[in-house]
Formats: sequence, structure tokens, C-alpha cells
Amino acid sequence: MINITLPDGSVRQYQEGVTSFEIAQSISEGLARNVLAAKVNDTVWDINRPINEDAAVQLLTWNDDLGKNTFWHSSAHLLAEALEELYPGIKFGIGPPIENGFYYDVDLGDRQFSQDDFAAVEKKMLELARNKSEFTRREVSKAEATDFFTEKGDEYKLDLIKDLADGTITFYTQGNFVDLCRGPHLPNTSFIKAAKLMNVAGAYWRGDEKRKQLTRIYGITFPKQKELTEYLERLEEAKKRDHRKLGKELELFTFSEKVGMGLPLWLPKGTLLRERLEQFLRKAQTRAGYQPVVTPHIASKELYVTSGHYEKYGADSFQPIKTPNEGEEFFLKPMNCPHHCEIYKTRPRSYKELPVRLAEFGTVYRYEQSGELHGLTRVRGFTQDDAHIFCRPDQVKEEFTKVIDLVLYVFKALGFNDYTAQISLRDPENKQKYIGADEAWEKAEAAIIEAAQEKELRTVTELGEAAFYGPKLDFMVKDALGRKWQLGTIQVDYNLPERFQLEYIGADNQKHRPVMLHRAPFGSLERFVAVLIEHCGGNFPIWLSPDQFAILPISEKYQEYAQQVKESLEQEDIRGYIDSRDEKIGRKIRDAEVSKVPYMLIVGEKEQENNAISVRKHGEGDLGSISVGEFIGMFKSKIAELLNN
RNA sequence: GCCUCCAUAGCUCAGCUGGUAGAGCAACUGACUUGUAAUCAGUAGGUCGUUGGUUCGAUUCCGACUGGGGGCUCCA
Repeated sequence: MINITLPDGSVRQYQEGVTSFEIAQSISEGLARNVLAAKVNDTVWDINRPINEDAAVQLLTWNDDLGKNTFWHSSAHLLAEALEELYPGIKFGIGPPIENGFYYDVDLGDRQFSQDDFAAVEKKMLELARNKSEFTRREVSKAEATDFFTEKGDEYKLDLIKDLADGTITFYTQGNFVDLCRGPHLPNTSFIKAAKLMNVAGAYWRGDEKRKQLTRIYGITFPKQKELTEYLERLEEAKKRDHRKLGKELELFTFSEKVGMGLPLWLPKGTLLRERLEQFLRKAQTRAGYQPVVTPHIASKELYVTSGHYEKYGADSFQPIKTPNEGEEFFLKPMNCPHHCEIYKTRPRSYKELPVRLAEFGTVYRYEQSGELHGLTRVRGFTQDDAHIFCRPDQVKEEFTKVIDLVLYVFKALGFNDYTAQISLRDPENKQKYIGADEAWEKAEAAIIEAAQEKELRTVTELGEAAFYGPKLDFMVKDALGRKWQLGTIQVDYNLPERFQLEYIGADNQKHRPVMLHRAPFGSLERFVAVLIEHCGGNFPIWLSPDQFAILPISEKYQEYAQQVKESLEQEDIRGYIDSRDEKIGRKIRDAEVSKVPYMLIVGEKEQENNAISVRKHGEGDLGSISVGEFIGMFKSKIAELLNN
């Protein structure tokens, strides 16, 4: 008998060689029907694999990420089997599960594969799934594995096998399809009841652009048809929130072929939104002791030679601007920090005045690869809500904590509740890759971790993800389509103070080198606005909404009264417009609803007589008639509620 | 930058296998003077992204370019 420890801590005894499936059966029929894989100690296993010694076992179902992984991994094999049947002789790369589904990289030879072929493949997958083919695991020797794929002529699998150690290689077979695979897999294919191919794209073999490009086929599968339907509905919903679509509909921003790709043009409404965000952060930064500065859009090449960016990025940047004078070269500013270093250096600094916090909404230009551009989230010209904090080494932790506070304040005011903080530390194996003293790094890394803990952030720690000049903490959020974006960032920098020879005079009357922190709560205004649009589906918090009200006169007889109302509101800094078109009220309401104006103020005979307005809230409907003064009071207290948290 | 798909009126889209384009909305004009999600009628608007080629003839077929979508690579 062996002891099996379950996740609730209970221990059960089973015969040696018991499978996870049998364990599930012994617990409940329902569980046995739903179990997809099992975590045995720390490895995920097939549920029909015998367990021969004491172990901790966690049964995994569709509700576990690891269960889903197994489901989708097996689905990738099913996709491969279907493709092989339909297109004999094709070769296979890798086919892993991903966050939403799975993909398989295949070499289709000269064959074309497009969306038109999806239906046939989906049909074949479901047909094969119904065969209830078992996934059988088999350990093979390296020689056998090599022989198998040599005969099959699949150089990609051979390339993979080359890097595997003999004795650790396993094959999985379902139906007629044999694949090199570590597993685990579902017991059989019949669990897969719904399948949909999502996308085809090119992907280099092993992510190396010098190697052959394979066809990557993305798909997703579910244990129930209904779940697929729901998933597709969610995707439709997400598409409606796409910031590129809403940005156009709400007239926030646009792009012009003539201006150039990746260079957004902010329309009046988008500009209002942006300026309100800036004002909001400016205020918060003033409270937090930042000093605004302004620096030009171009700078002499020498600045970037000093900062080291020229050497590292010069060739991949927008190329220099030349003047009529021989040898003079200027670069479009790709970042604000070198300028801020020069501001710091403008006079000697005492330890007493540190930290110095210099803030700038600085517009920068970076030559991003054309294929990487995407709406407002990835552009070639953007404005960072940048600031650089120059402080003493002993102030790093406190400053870090203060920045986290600021970022959390911003997130909270804007309703971002779903974010994670990624802490990027250096690779402990490769310390020589990084600039700065070992001791300083250790201190800074500890400071970041402690600060994050104290603020109770949900964090993931990535070793080796630090920049060469210092560790960092990034706030990540997801957009409507589930893509992750980095918003706020806080980075420690040991490099620039060194390169710019920054100094302060310490209490000991000696020169010391300050530590520099880069930080940007929004990251860039462009990206932040994009994520915000998707986050709220275009229904901005009222303090940010470009038009905060729309006055809708019943007929043109009330135009004059509408104008009076508008002026009263504008005096209180509430912004909006009068819809004075010659249209029926129903039409005006509809158009205002579609354009997502938070408040519609209807004025007609009754309102004019009573010196009132009828308030209709976007998405909610008629709130009844109140005086303009009452409306102003309500409006202002709503904003205060959102901002003073 | 690479692979792949796409490009028709301001917007959303139709246009079968090649014979120089159509709808709805928006715009403009007129009528209606309106009470909580689209009043009616009329007018105007396109060298079918650009550019080569095939053809008697190209929005339609082929190539290149530009821009966009999806992905790969990269990201101070």
C-alpha cells in the first residue's frame, strides 16, 4: 500500500500502481468523469499512469489552469493528426497549449493554408475526436526516436530530439499520429467536443528569424459546445471594446498615411481626455514633491553618446537631423532621462536637498519595427509621464514606496483593479552582465521586494529580466483582447548617474553618486489611453469624459434657455455641448447615447418654466427633473468621490 | 524587418466566373417645431489605396509599392 496525500491534507491508502483516475473514482463518480490530468508531487501526469510510491496528488479538471493546459495540449495533437490526414507528408514543429487554446507550427511544404481551410480541419478534428482514440505514452530510446523521425523525414522533431537526453524521451500516440512529447495528455480524444481554428500566422522555427518560417495554426477547443459559443461571444464583445474601433467612433484619435505610420493624431475630444489625465497626474505629483521641467524634442548626438544610448540604439533609431554646419547632428529625443541628468547637474547638490524629483510629460520618438505598430499601444511617437528621482542610496526604498503609492492612486482613481506587478531582478548566474556594484544591487532588489510586499501587491518575480542598469517593477494590465500591456514602471538606474558623473555632497563633505529612479505611472499617455478605452468600453469616468453633458432642447424655442444652462455649467468647469439640430428629442437622445456622453440634459417648456433640467444618465435612463444648481452639486460630489480615495 | 490576409463614398459594407460601381448611415437643401434610443422628401459625393503588367477592355487576374489586420522577432 502507498499513501496518497490530497490537496486538503487528507491521506488515503491505495494499492501500489494505482492511477489518478482510480483515485478520482474512489472519491466520486463526477470527479472521475471530469478529471483531465493529475499533479503528482510537482509534475503533471496522465491520469492512467501508475503511481508506485507515496505521493501528493492533485486531481486536475477543466477548472484548473493545468487541467486546461493538458486539454489544449492534447488538442494540439488532435489538430496535428487532422492536418496529417488531410495533408499527408507535412512536417511538425512544436504544438504547445497557450493562454487561450493552443497552436501547432507546421511545415506545409508548398501548400497554401488559409482561413478557407479551417472548416475542413475542424470537421476532421471532431471526427477524429469521436473515435475516442487513446493517448498512449511510451518511453523510447534516443536512437529509436531518431530513427522514427528520420524515416518520417521530419527534421524539426530531429532537431528537438538532438537536445534531449537519452532515457527521458517519450512518444505519445493517438490514432495514427505519433508525436515526440513529454505529455501529459487526456486519456482519449473524446473529451474534446468543440473545436475552432482561430488564426494562421507565420512563426520562425525556434523563434529565429534566420531559420525557416513555419505556418502556425492557432485553435481552441472545449469539453462542451456551449463553452465554445460563449468564448466566441466574449471575443465579439472584446472586439467592440477595441480601442482602435472606439477611438474612431468617439473621435479621439486618428492616423494618417501622409503623416506616417505609428504617429497618432489626437482629435479635439481625445486631446481633452488626454489633458484631463495630465492635469490629474500633475496635481498628484505636485502633492508628492515633484518639480515639473520641460526639455526640447531634439538633442545633440553628444548627449546620447554620453548616455550610452547612441552606441546601443543609434543604428535602430530615427536617423540624425543634420544642420547646415559641418558635423552637427541632432537626434529626436528617444527618452527624457539624459536631459534630466543635465538639469540635475546644473548646480552642485547637497544631500539635504535629495531626493530631487524632476517630472516631465515628455514626447519621445522611437523607430519601432513596422510590424510591431498597433493602434495607440505601440507607436513611434508618444508622451511619457516621465520623472526621474535622484536620491541617496538609503532613500531608495522610501522613494520606491512613494512611487508605488502614486501608481496605486492613479489606478484606483481610474478603476484599474486587475493588474499584477512584475519585479524584474538580475540573473544570478550572470552577474557580470549588469552595471553597478554588487552590494548596491542586492540592496535595491531587496528594497523593491520589501516595498511591494508592504503594499501587498500581487507580484510575479522574473529573474534575469532586469535591465542591465538596474532592477525594476512594472505594472501589467490586460486589454480587452487579453493581451498584456505594461503600464506603470519604476526602474532603478545605476548607469546614468555614472555616465553623467552625477554627484551630491554628503554630510561628510565628500562627493557621492546619487541613485536614479525612472518612473512613469501611465507609462505613456498613448498606451494608457488605449488600455483605458478598452477597460471602460469608451464609458469614461465623468471627470475624464471629453463631453460631460449634452444639452438636448426639445425644439429650437428652447435654444436660448439651453445656452443659459450651458454657460452656468461652464462656469463650474463642466464641459459639454448643445445639440441644436432640427431633430426630434428621441433622435437627439439616441445620438447622445451612442456617443457615450455621461449626462443628457433635456430642456423644454417645463424645464424653462421651473428653471430646471431633466437629467438622463447614459445607459441608465431618465433620472427626473432637478435644478441646474442641484445638478452641479451632484456632478461635483461624484467627481470628488472618484478622486479623493 | 519577416510571413500571411486585407484595401470600393466621411463611416459600415454589397458588387457571381473581367465589359469603367451600388445600399444604409453621415453631409447638404427643404418641410415638420418636436418630451426620453433613428420624422419625411430631395441633392450631392467615388480616377474602386498607388503603380506597372496581362487583355480589345481591369474595381475584378498577376507583380511591386503604400497603409492596415493577425502573428514572429525586437522594445532605452
